[in-house]
Amino acid sequence: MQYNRAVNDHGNDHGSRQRAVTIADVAARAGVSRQTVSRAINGRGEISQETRQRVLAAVRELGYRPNSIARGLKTRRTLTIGLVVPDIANPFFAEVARGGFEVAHSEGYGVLLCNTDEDPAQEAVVLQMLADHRVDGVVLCSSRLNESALQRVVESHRPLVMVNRTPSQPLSGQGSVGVADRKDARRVVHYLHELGHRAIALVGGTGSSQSSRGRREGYALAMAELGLPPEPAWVVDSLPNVEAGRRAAATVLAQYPAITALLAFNDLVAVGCVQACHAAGMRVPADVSVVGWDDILFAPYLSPPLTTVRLPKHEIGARAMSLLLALIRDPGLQPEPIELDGELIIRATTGPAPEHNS
Amino acid sequence: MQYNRAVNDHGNDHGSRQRAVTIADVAARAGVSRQTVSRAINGRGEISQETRQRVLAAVRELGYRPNSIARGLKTRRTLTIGLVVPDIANPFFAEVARGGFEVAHSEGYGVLLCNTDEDPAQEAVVLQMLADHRVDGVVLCSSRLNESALQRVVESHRPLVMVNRTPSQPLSGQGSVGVADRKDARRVVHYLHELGHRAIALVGGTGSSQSSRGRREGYALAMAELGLPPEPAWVVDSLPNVEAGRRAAATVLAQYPAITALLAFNDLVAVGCVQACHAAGMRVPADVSVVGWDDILFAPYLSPPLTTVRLPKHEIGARAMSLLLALIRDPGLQPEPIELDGELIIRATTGPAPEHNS
DNA sequence: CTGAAAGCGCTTACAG
DNA sequence: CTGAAAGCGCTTACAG
Repeated sequence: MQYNRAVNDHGNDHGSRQRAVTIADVAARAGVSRQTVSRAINGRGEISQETRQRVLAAVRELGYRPNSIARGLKTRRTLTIGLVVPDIANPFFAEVARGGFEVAHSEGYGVLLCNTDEDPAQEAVVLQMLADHRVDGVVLCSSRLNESALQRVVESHRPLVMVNRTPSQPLSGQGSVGVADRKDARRVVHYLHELGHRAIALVGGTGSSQSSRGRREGYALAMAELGLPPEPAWVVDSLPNVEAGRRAAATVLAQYPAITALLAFNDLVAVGCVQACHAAGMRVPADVSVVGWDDILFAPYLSPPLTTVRLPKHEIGARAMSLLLALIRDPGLQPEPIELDGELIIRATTGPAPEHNS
Repeated sequence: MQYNRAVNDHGNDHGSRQRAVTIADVAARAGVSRQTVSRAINGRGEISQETRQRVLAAVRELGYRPNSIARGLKTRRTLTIGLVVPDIANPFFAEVARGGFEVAHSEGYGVLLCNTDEDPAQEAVVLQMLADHRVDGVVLCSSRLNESALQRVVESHRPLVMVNRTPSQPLSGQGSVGVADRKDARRVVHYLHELGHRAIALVGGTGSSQSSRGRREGYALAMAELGLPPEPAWVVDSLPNVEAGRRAAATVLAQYPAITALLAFNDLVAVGCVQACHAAGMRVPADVSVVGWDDILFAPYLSPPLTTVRLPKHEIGARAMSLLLALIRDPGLQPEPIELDGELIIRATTGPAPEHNS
């Protein structure tokens, strides 16, 4: 009876916080040592059927739940994952997060979600916070960090899986899942060209995001293939949200009235583009066609329903999390980068180019 | 030199995971004991200016970050909060979560986000997971748990703040923030009545959600005030998403062609209602008016732009989290329930009732 | 198959 | 003002 500690009662104690029952309470109840309880719970080590049953009964009777903090101190695993996104209010990332949650939760992991607001400084802050919390791994979405800052993160946060950003040099314990930005952008420009569009602008995204760069490359590639003269001013920066997209589109439309098609960085920016067109008295798609990216939940219900590149959002999150969990199990893994394809969904913001090509 | 432990090098060690530097490393470097380091870091206890400086310098040189797991084991605080929502892909909850993140992060807390998919069983699972992770408190949004299950949660998860659900009996260490569902619903019905609508249906929400019940009460109250005969079949259940809203609206519209206005549980359901109208060959708002709830980011850009009750989403999340943090600091608090008002935003899905009232 | 010992990395009284 | 001791609640070798 050396572990004979007072076991707190489990009635309702309104008022004071009740002390949690510990492994020592269970040991006392079952008349065994604490490590025997540990064995029974974790299924590790030899233990007789009979004592296991006795211990498990005590666990049930006391409503014992192992303290994962204490466990983590010893095992160096916290069963928590860090997930960092630029903006959870962007439905794209909400879907990615859902995909990630599902696989993490199904494996018993909790996920610490962090928002960076597209701000590299904030991104560094949350990454540090995740390190302080000793997460078992992190999924980093659309990092805005520059190469050298990212390199430091990568080295100190293994395992780590990046979404929408491929590491410059492959390292063990590290993976990535991305989408075929170049290829998809090229495809969209060709589609617009077939509709008769020649003056096609690319609006939104910032140079600091890899997807943005990839889409610009695909756009430039396609324009070159089609013999369309490169017009640097048609490629315009903006944060990936509605309001920034609206402003960017308004500016480029005012400066270059010849433009008949807007390829937006994502659906939020596309919504801004449509707003800008309407504000300028242009009809969509009669005067200007708009294509978005992501195919968020609301894309079909917008006015007009949005033509967009559908990305497998849920799958992106799920694959990234699965990969991370695999990396946690086997830190030596050097997984191949995963690249997923987009799919052009044609709805009502695109149509034939108007006659008045300049 | 009793704390003279090997300090690991801080160059890049590609390959193996580097051991984190501990308080003992810092102590050795500064030539003091570990508890002196602890004092210097935490600003607790007396310590001379000079040794504090020396310790802090060692901390900087070694890049030491306290292990919050170990710290938490002793202090019983993990600096993490649990935030549970039915569906993070619903922009309403995404905004609430953002508000919560901002205040939590600004106070140095991490937040474990959990999705329940509107499923009470899943809700219980994630709540247990949060308890296992020993979170310092939880913000529980729109709980679908029944009274007795919720009561157990409330007792074992203090401090806790509920959003969109008021506890049946006030307990210390527990708070709530909600919205004026009854009042707002009543207001909307009167608005619709002024437009000439008499046959007004209420679609969506499930009986298990308190906001749903509150909105139904306000609706029933207003109908009674206006002398409109109660028509139980006009109140129809659905999960709070687009597809379920569409189905529910299609059914009620088919059965009761006299209906000229649909009051939707939220904007997602409202989108479904508009879809159902269009599918049935009815124009919005010429034939049927639709009102949503929440005023999500996309409401103005939908087709047509959605009339809706704007809820202070960001504020809801921020207030809930602030309240929780206050409760963590002072567990004896018995805060008053917070109730926030909605605001009717009239856009283009509502208009005068058509002539053909039956 | 089971228990005594040590330790994960901190902090909290308690001495001095 | 500073250090030796104990302990938070677990698990991991190590004996027996």
